[in-house]
Amino acid sequence: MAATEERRRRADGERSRQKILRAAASLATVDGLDGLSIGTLADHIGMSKSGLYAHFRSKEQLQLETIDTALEILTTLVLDPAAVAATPVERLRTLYDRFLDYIEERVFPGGCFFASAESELGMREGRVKDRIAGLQRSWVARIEELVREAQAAGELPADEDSAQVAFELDSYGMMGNVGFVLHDDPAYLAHARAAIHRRLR
Amino acid sequence: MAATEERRRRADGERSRQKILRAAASLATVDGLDGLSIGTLADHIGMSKSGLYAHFRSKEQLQLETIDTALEILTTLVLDPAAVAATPVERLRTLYDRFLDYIEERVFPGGCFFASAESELGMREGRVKDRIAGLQRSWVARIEELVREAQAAGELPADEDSAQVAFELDSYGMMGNVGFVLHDDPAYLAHARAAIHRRLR
DNA sequence: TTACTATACGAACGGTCGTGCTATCTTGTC
DNA sequence: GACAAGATAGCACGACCGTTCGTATAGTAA
Repeated sequence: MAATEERRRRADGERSRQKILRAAASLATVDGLDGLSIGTLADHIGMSKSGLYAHFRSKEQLQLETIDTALEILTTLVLDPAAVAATPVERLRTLYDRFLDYIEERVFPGGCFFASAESELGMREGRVKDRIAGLQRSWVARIEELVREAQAAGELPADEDSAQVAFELDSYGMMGNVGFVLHDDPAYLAHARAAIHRRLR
Repeated sequence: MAATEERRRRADGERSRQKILRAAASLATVDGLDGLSIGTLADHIGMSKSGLYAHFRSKEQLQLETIDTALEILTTLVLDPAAVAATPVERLRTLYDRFLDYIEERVFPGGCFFASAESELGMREGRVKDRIAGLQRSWVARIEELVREAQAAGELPADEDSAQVAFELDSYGMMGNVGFVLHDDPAYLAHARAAIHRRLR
């Protein structure tokens, strides 16, 4: 659909846009995607509320683009590095190693952006929730796919349900994230690493 | 400290109080403990904003008492039934079985009250966050204790780190909850049940 | 029944929310 | 260097936020 014309953008505008969306992704992991206010966000990056708002048609649009930005960050730091590993099970190991690193390095102050969003938006309705739910689905689908590849390659036992294995791996990541953020205690990430590596042995 | 006098309460006031706190606990699993507004809460139970507010000295106080109410519910539905099981490992099994039931039965519309609160308050500060973090700690401590008891009774392998086992059990519960709420799909709870029962075999 | 007070209400406070409109800069193109 | 368009700021709006106040009502103890 080329119905709505793309309007051209200036370089300084694009820079501001990126600054806004990076800050929004960070603040959303602390105050929530909904709890984050445009005024707070504007103050945080030294812009006026209206100047910031002009980049988006609505708060919902800002939220959707914030999700896209967070996904780009996750892709660069976690998904891409995992994709180049040699074997399926090594891709899985690298994926979760990078994932836990990205949490521990406080790429987002409140831990994994998507873990936060999933918990916050669980019972909401609308495009923002649908987008988060969709991304979670495709994350799980990707894990399951890697598990099946590892089984086909003989790296993991073939008699296990790939969906079950994916669920358990994801559980460790989720709990590691929540515990680490809540208690500021890396022990939770260590537990997660141990559980994941044992499951992929 | 008996400095502040307990003021006496009327029966109808206590009834309202309970109604308010039950509704608050439910709504908090949808909108968050912070996102929940007093006006919305008042509308929801057919009270005036000021009439409701008079029961508490501040929103923070309302939040703290809401947490206590949610804990009572969790205790009745999950902790108490587990306490009467015969052996340590049966207490663990019952604990998580009841926990997953309490999620599936939508006791709170947004899943486990405490899972929601932990995710929401991870990076906040103040008494509300401290209370949630403390309760999470004592939950984990209780699980670890049961694991050690089960090990001492020979029901679980004695060479495993009890903290690690507790982490993994809790991971399944947490992920089961988030997935079930986000996708309205009981398959996540089934995965959690399977993982927990296998871990406790 | 009377006296006391917990309970509940409506109205209003200052503040912040998301969202528009308008004017003034700033940038890129010819 | 002129000009169109994008970027940003200022201002204002209606709605809602947590909170306070004064007041009317209703449960309870004497």
